[in-house]
Amino acid sequence: MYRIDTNDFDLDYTLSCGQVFRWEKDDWWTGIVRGSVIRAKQNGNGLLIESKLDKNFVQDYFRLDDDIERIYSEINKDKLMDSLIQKYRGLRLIRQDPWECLVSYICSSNNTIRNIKNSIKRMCGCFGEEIERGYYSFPAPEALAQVHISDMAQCRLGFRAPRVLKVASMVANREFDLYGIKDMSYREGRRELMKIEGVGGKIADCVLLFAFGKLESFPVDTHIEHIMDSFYGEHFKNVKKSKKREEIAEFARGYFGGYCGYAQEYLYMEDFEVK
DNA sequence: GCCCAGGGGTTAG
DNA sequence: CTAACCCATGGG
Repeated sequence: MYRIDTNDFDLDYTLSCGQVFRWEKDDWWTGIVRGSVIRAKQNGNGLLIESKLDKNFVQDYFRLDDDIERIYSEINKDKLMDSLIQKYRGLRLIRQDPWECLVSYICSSNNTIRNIKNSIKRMCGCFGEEIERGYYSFPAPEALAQVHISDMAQCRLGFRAPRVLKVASMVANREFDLYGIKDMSYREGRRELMKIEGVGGKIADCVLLFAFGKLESFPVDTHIEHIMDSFYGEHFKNVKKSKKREEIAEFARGYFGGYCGYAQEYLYMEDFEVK
């Protein structure tokens, strides 16, 4: 076990805001990251970690090197964001593994967080490797590429199952260079990700933000559309329904600036908690 | 039985 | 071009 000194970090907000799907809270938080079990607990400014993952990796995973005060001052454009920064201070984005993030968000379409978590857990139990008693790694592309569609039924993914198998084959066969996206701009990466079946603008934005650290990404789902409508609705009142989410994202990028991805997560948390 | 969920693909107008 | 509908599953 080791300890990381933090400031402006809140483990509970960071892990419960809906960006990650494989962490569970008991007395400690327990997650599976990079094929390792990791346990985490916050103690004031101390972040206690029990894991084979080293300190540098964990700091990077929780983005503890982000200059969060500067990010706050950049996105703090009005009373609403000011209050959300106070309320959820310490909520950090997480640097997720691209493959796990991509598959997880393909599973998220028209789904609830609870169902997404359950499906991913089943998928890991069926096709991942047991790394500790009862804990399974996220299945690699090569593993999922060999799975037959009929064996996916037990994961209860519904219409998303064939999309997961298809992208697994594409990544395993190097037909799609997922890891090359980290060297692309936000726009290029978005165009590339949207070539994948089951990945539209919103899911591409989630992968770009949560896995590739493109902080100018602003994913607009039903919750973000709702809260943006209620606070900034006059800016896109007359926009066509089919273009609305894109327009909201463009507005947010201009309004909150290059760190709008952080703003998005605070807005999401608010709509998520109010619900 | 209805509507909705961290949407996206397809079709009909 | 746009809106409407469909997708499979679980819960309110």
